[in-house]
Amino acid sequence: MATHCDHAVAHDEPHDLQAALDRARERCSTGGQRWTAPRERVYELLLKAGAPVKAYDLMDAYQEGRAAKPPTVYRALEFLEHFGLVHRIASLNAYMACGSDDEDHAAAFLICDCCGSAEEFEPGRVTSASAAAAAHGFKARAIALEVRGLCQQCVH
Amino acid sequence: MATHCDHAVAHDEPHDLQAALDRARERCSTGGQRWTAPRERVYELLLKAGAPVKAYDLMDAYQEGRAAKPPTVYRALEFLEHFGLVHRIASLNAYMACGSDDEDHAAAFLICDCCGSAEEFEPGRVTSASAAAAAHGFKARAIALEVRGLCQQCVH
DNA sequence: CAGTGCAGGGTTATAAGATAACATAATTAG
DNA sequence: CTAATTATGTTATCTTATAACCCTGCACTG
Repeated sequence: MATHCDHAVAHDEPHDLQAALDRARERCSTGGQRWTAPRERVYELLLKAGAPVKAYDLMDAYQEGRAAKPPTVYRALEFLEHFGLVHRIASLNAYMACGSDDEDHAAAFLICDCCGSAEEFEPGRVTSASAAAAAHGFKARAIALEVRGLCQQCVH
Repeated sequence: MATHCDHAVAHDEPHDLQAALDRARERCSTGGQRWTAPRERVYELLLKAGAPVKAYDLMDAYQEGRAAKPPTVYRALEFLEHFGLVHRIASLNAYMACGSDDEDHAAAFLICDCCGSAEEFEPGRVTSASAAAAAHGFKARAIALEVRGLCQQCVH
């Protein structure tokens, strides 16, 4: 995805990409699911980006020469999201690799409207929303908290 | 928008539609903006629905006979959202009239995946997210909290 | 009460995001 | 080895949203 400004964009690429992929593969096979090429490729692209990426940008980046087609990428994304490896950021129509080891956690993001970066933050804060929901007789299954604003680099 | 189940859907239509429209008009002119026909019509439709409505459903409902075209509705929605009269619910790609009198508040919703209803809940809970953001050196401008799950009617 | 400037709206076209439906290939179970 | 299952490839299409342009009518100026 194009950046929106000239500020230095924090590049959150994991220092050990391979290790992250290995963890994902293991988590997947532990869950009795197959770790296939498109799933790995999409996850790898998201890890490398270290920032929210749009589905169509994943298609372009998927393979040199020929781009992947929508269902390939969307199916992989759906799978990865199911496994908690990827979050969809609804307010951006974008997807981001998840650092957490917890398979089933709330998604909470600080999203910079200037540089396009996003930081996943401590989801514990969000559990109070769960409590609020319960108070309304509502059974929560997924919680998404998206804070839009300016990151530390971009406020200056 | 089509309902997803046979449960009784809480119909949150305000008992005094006209009063709500009057309040909106006043708020708008106080802000030095024009309260025009498409803005009123879109807001009215959302108030009547009392639930999240998709943009293209608003176009269909806009006027008998001929449907409104996308820019008409999207422009009205953008305006209304700016004034805090309407919230966009990103995870649904839908829009909902806002009850609050506070022009600039966080959006927090309990969204039922079964009947399609949504309830806006006390945004105070969300301010802790603001604090979390600040702790990261992040300047928050808008906060959206979307809890997906089952409402009281639909858990049964 | 003109004249004029500009915000708002109508219209057409198209971009961006996501899914449906069906055919084919790969994996696993029996 | 074969059948059943799961995943991928492919084409087409649907949904959601915006761009660009022109015209109208209100609202301020003098």
